[in-house]
Amino acid sequence: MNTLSYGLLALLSQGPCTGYELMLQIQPVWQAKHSQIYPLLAKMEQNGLVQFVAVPQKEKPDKKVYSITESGIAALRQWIPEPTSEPVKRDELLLKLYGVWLADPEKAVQLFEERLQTFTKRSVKLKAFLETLHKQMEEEGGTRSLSSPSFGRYILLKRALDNARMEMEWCEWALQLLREQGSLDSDSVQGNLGKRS
Amino acid sequence: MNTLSYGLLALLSQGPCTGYELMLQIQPVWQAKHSQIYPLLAKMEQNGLVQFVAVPQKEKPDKKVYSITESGIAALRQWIPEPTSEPVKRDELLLKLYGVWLADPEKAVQLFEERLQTFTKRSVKLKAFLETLHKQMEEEGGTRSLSSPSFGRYILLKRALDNARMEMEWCEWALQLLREQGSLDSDSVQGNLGKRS
DNA sequence: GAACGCATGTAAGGGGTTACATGATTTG
DNA sequence: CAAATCATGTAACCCCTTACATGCGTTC
Repeated sequence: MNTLSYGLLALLSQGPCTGYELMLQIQPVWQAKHSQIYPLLAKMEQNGLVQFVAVPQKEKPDKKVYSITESGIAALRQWIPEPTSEPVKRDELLLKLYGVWLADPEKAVQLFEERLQTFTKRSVKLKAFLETLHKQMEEEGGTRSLSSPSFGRYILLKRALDNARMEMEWCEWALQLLREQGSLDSDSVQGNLGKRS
Repeated sequence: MNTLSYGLLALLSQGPCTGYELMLQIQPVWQAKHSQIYPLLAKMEQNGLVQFVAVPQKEKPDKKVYSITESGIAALRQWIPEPTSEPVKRDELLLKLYGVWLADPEKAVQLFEERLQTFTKRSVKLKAFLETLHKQMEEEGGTRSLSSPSFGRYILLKRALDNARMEMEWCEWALQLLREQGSLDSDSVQGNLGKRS
């Protein structure tokens, strides 16, 4: 039982899911491919943490709808208060920034613009999701309550949006810095190319 | 040559470093242990991308001070404009939030308070670092310029601080939500424990 | 008609963590 | 006096990515 397994249990605690759906839902928090999830689910099923019902589909392979078992819930409850490891982040763009000073300045601009675009798109999607969830929760009666399975989804979505906004602002800030430079010494560019101390 | 190797090259483009120093410096952007970095540096040395000078130390094993070679710089320049893969994030806390609704509500509070503390500490350190860098750059003459090796460090630090602040605000927001709940229905707690639909 | 989404699985290989090994100096 | 920091390295193992494999329906 590794972290990802517990994460799958946590998602399943909110309701039955197929492996494919789990793979999609876990992406924002923990990147994992289907090739990692399917074998894990099979193992967890053998250990009695989850169970599945095969749902036949017309002209397609069976869909396996997984749900958490009582012993799965027990395992999940025991995991939550255990010491939580710190988040892991690996960002190629940030690595490139250490070396960008000896590259073409317009390459630096491109780097930031690309990232700005990805996160602009992401924030649009997230906003839409958040609104949908809001309406859902209002229909479900009460306000955002801890005891509701939607609670986790809600604060996670909010966080994702906050993060996307931060990312965008940071890109815009950096681009402004770069453009100031570019206009100030437009021909010192050649001077820095190909030289190193 | 994988991403981490290029990252090490990027760091070395800013000046000579020991493997140990590289390991420390790369942490905020790309978590890697010394056991991964030392063998990589050895390979890169064999491929002529970096070179090292052994500096003897009293009563300690030799310190290897690495520096980037001309062919290392060429490789670095070629890497920067290549397509950049999206950041990877794995956060155990966020996984736990999906399952927290069936656990003790005070466990949820603990989860957020722990994270808030870690990022409060981190932000204090980052602020100090940023001020040091600011002074350094003022002494070095010009304003924050792209052509300075410090440029990458500067925008990276700024970003790390932004991120820490966002993380803190999010924790405080979530804690407020949780405390509202706790005071509103202090005995619905038992009602939700041990039950599932 | 090529590409994407749904839907499941396996295999190989590279990337990353944990543990083993050593040893002096400094800090709490 | 124990723990952390500096400093390097190896080995085993697990985690994760990439690629292979299949097949239908829908969208551009």
